[in-house]
Amino acid sequence: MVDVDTERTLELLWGTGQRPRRGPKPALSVAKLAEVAIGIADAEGLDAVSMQRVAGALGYTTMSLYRYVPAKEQLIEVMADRAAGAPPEPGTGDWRSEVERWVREMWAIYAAHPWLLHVKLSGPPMGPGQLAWFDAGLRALSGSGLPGDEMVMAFLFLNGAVRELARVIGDIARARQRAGVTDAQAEAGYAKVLRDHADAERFPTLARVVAEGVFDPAPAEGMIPDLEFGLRRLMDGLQAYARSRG
Amino acid sequence: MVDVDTERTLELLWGTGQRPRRGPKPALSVAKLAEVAIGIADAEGLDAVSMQRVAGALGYTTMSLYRYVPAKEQLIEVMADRAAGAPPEPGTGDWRSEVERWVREMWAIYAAHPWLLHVKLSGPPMGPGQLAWFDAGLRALSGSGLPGDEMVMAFLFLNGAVRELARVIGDIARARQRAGVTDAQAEAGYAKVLRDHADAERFPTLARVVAEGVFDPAPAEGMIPDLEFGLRRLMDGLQAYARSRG
DNA sequence: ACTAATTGGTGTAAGTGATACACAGTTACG
DNA sequence: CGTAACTGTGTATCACTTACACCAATTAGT
Repeated sequence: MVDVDTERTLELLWGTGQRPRRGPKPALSVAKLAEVAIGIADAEGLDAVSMQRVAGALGYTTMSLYRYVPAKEQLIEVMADRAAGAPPEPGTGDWRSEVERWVREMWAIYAAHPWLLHVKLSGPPMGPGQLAWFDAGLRALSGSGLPGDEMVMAFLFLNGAVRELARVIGDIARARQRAGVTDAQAEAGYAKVLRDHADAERFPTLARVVAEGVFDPAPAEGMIPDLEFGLRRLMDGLQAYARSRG
Repeated sequence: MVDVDTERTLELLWGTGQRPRRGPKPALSVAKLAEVAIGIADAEGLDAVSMQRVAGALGYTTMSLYRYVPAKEQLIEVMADRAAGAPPEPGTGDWRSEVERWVREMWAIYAAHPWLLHVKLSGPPMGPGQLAWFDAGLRALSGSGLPGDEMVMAFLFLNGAVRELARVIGDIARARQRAGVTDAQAEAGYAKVLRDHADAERFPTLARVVAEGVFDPAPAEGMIPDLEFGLRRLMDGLQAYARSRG
């Protein structure tokens, strides 16, 4: 059973729901609202997306938007689904490189639309965009030979790591930009904070790692190293597990 | 170098910063504000935490809070650090069970304070609470024999997966509660949505998995299965990698 | 002890945002 | 043609953060 609210949201996401028979032709559309709103969010973040802002950009009054969308929340759900775009087409590589490709492309989406990671979800993925990425991730993982349920579990775990790393790294980088601090300055500052506060009795392992210079400024290249390392180890583990299972 | 804003935030987090020499005795304290605000957030979510709400609960006017905290954002940073609480003491098990313990306890914290996962971070972890959990996670991982930098990378990856899974699962569960829907009803509803929209041409792998019944309602027990499976595979991979390195 | 400098708490007000509601104009169907 | 259904507008309400000016309390320095 699907409740009324979900029904309405599904209509907005999939563009189903019949056209009204009478009355003036609508000048706008949910797609148009979402498009403009995505532009604002890309440029200035999700907080800059207000109903007045979107309406103003379209040349209409704030309240006119409520003829297309029951509330701001639904507009944002539609934005999120559309901004996700199309996942990569199936490639020809082995499953590990397919998974890496999925991660890279997902990462690129989050770089283009950082606000995607700040949308509060009210349910599991249901829109065409979300489902397409879900499918593509499962497709890449399916080469590993895992059964369906474990494939889904592996997907959720990996997806979680990608999303949270993208969020953290993106948020911090943007906060630095706003503060007008270079990456090197910020990293040097953080290294100093850690040296000042991470004393060896209270935080022994952290202190050891700090002393090793792990947090000293270093140029990052390629995919984010933290993500790449974890991803490779996870795939190692998945591979060994699948093999041991026949 | 650490900028002024960060300096101020560090003072609030660590409780450094000298007492004012003149003027009336403060009736409140940052700790008191944070305590009350955490209570509100636990009960009603982060959005329910407004300066008026906190001030009202304390029996003071809204503006009085600004004598203790430069802005709401800083209050929330202090809340987040204090709500994290103390990480588990070092245990006696092997490193894998220590890591699992860290994950379980972290998970429990997020269950007790779901709003922690909605705090927008403006920088890397700097408060005593955050650093303690960081240290504890590294300590657990240190038994694997990985070098410091790879330990940190593994930590960030794992931490990301835990946080995002906790966020997604918690958010969805809470949305269901608000809507007055049981888990079984909601899962059945989602299974229906997937069967309706995940057609086999457009989303082949997803459709296959749906057909297998992976999304049909099933009782969950113990730690969240998705998290446990991914965690085990990741640790498998880390272990094999560490062994192959010496 | 006296005075001036500080600091704490209050009251008021400005600015922003979501959205309920009633209304005026528009279109299709009977 | 009349009526029901629909679109966009104007107005108003409510909640939120925070700037600013003020008075009372407290203490450093004399």
